[in-house]
Amino acid sequence: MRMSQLFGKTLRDDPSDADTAGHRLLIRAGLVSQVAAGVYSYLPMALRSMRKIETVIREEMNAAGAQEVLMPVIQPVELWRQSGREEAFGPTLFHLHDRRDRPMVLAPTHEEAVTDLARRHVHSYRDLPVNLYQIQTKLRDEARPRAGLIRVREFHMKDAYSFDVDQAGLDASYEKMVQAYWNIFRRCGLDVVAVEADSGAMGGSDSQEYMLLADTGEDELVTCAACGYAANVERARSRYAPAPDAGEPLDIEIIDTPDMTTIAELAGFLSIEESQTLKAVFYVHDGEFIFVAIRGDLDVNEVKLANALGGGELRLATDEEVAAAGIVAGSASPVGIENVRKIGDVSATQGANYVAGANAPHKHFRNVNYGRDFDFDDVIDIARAEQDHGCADCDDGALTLSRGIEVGHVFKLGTKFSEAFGANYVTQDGEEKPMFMGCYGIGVGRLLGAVIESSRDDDGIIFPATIAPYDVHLVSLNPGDDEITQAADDLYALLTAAGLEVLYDDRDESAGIKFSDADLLGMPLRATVSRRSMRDGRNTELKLRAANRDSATIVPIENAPHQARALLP
RNA sequence: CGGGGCGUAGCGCAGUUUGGCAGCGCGCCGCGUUCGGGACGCGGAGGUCCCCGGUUCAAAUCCGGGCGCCCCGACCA
Repeated sequence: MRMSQLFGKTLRDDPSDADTAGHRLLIRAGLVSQVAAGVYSYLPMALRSMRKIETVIREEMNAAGAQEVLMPVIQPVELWRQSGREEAFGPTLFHLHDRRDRPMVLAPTHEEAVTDLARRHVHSYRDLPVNLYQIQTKLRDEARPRAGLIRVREFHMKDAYSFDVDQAGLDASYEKMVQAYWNIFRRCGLDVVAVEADSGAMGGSDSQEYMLLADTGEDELVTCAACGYAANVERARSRYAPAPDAGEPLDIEIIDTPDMTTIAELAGFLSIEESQTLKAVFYVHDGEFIFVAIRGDLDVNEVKLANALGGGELRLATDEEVAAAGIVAGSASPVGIENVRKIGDVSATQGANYVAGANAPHKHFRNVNYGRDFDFDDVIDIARAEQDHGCADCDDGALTLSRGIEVGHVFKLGTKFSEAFGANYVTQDGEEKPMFMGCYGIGVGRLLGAVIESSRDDDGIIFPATIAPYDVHLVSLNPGDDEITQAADDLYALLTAAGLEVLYDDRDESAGIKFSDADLLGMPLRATVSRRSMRDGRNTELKLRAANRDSATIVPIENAPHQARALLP
């Protein structure tokens, strides 16, 4: 491709409404163009990269035995009522009416459609297992699109769905997809971390997410270098240091704590560790007020809490609701609280002689002990894992907390959808049973966005070779010199003939602009033809994008295709 | 949905406080000089000042209403 013909210009200034580095690069490099919040047009360079990602995905899906289909974006709302997810998705689901006023939705994902498809076409155990996938547009009216391609309202996603006769079959299908996912990310040149994940609104049992580490990522995850344990913070388990040994339970006493309403203030005032205090947090779950107690140095993991409560709506209680429940915010404790559901984190049941609120303004108790002074309706693990907490899976590992972008997610759905849709098959014994399902997603556009967010330097994008729009960025300098231009044209033809994809900067621009654009666009290999490279013969300079500026190697133009292949990963 | 910010040429912005010719830089077009890290000279084109309404002799600027975009939070497959 001659750059003089390429649609899409690079920008010199950062766009004003892009905040993350990756988003700025997407716009400045002319990869995408925004149409509305979370809605983008993809320009030729971005599309080439996405097509390469899709090719890798197709090859791995096909190799794993999955078959490609295409299901509709526009669907009758009845499908979503049947699964109960019209409600679950709420305002995220795009609704519309057709000309006969029938309610339709724009599909945010395709479990409903694929389960409907399976129930129509799969009738016997002989038809199973089967795995169907597609690469299709998804629409989700996200409350807040953000960070360029990371969270958008219209996006391309590969989604695969496996159907099996039983749990063991599902386990095997899931394993195949996990292996395919590793292959996909490895081939795309991405260093992803697989983490245990919460399955959220999808339901089901096992679930894991594939994270690309990036400081601007939306998700937090913990990893253990010692044993390899990795989990989304939403469901991570951890060990934390026990509270300092307080010895045998002492007599409870009440103390004045003027204006001490936070744990930090309280611990500072009393010159004790935060882990020697108990903290109270208040939630409303499906309309019910809930009192939660946890050790003072720990925080409540709301996802864990919500799961322990069996789903439903969970939110922090308002000040009014706290007051209405007769609780003194800032001095609350489980001691003496009645008529409210009390949930305790495991931490609050260990240790002794805690400082806790006295349920009276400016007063706290000393020497509060679980079992003697207070009790809980439920004791569960709802502590948030933190940096430097101990690994729950091994004895000597410490957890590292990082941020990541979720580029893939796999779930074992079980029979949730097949039962809702009557997607049954007949066993060898003539018995009718629901199919066991799994679903497996990769966001194609998000993956591109995540790559650019995580693989870059101050000058621009550094594309992994396998998903770069082009292999080689050929830069021709000295446009007034016919000999140079001829040599660059020849090199362009040679590289192309050798099967390499070449972006040829044939524009009448200065060297500075051309090199800057080459760095900005981030093709893996740059070939320069100029008076300097031609000083001792018809040579070109090859330089990897990831290498520093002065590390070029000079090779004869005739050898360039061979050398380029050797240099490219 | 709560909080904050913004909307003026393709992009980045000034001008709005105190109403009075719509500006600057980059980019774009033409000519010339330059040519290895975002060159220079000369000439030029380009505007629904987000939209609607109001006040005024006069509105980018003041008032009312609306829309859009970004960030933080909530939410999130």
